[in-house]
Amino acid sequence: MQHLTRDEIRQSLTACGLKATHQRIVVLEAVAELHGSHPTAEDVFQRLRPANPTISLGTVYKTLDTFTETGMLRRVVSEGGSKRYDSNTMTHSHIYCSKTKEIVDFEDKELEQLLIKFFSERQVENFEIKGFSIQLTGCKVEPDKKISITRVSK
Amino acid sequence: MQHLTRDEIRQSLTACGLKATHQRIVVLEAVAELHGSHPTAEDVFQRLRPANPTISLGTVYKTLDTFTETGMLRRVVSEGGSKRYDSNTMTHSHIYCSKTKEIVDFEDKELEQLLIKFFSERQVENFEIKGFSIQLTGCKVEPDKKISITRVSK
DNA sequence: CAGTAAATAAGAATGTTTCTTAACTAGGAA
DNA sequence: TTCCTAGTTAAGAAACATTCTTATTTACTG
Repeated sequence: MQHLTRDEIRQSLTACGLKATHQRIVVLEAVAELHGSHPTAEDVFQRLRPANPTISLGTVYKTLDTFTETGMLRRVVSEGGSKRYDSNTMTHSHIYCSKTKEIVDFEDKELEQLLIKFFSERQVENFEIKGFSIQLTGCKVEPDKKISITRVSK
Repeated sequence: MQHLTRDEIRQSLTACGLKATHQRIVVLEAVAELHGSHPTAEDVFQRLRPANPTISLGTVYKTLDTFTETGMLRRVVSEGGSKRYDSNTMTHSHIYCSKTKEIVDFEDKELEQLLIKFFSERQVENFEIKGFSIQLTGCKVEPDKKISITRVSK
């Protein structure tokens, strides 16, 4: 999630066996800059277009796909509409607002531990678990304010 | 999830303030018959077309939307592609196979309790929680066999 | 720096969903 | 029952989202 220089991006592309093209670099930069907003291909395209007026939308689609395959990005599940991407590939969960269509990240080590323990006591047959996440669905109360999660003192 | 007669469907439609039209009845029947497969609008359309050759795909889309709004159905989140629906509106979780694109239901009271307890100790500010679910992502091992979840004896 | 395999731009094609409008129908009132 | 009306539907156009095709360009190899 930290800022990467272009050379660092170049290196991680090569490490994944991908050619370090200008297009791939700027797509990855744009997704990183938009992190937290779970952008669509169109969002990413709009973001990098001013500085890269010749890039094509098809390339953005293809590049995001490629990055998802190599694990450099994740696809975020959503209730439909368009595909959305996340530069945070660590285990984390999402809060979905059905009113504003926002998807808010939320990370909780305690919850993660709880689930790891739970699934260690279960066996999913004929399935290789790659990851898990929780999704909370509901509605924002004040559409203009932020959503945040805090611990309640017992 | 149990079988409903047409009169029972008619009643639940009326209870939701909807006119009990033939189209709504057969759409609801079709989704119920396809339960477990998380059908798309197109799937539902194909299912009920033979017996209802004059129904239009647009009506199926609109009807599924209407049912989702009233809470008679749920929309299942997925990694993109088309919108998928679920006739099971109880709290339950999903296993996603990235290979076959299958979505398998899985229900676990113990997990549900665990999460209820967890969230009772957290406060999500500016957000009204309507529900939660877990998603397991990964890959089927044998594409032709079923996925099942069992408890491991400690 | 030349050769080659891979990647890109552009736009066509495909797939998915919503919108528009005129015709139809369920359910309430007479 | 029959009529009335608001809500619903069929059909297809339109909008939106994604993938595919092909000629051209580019990154990497030696």
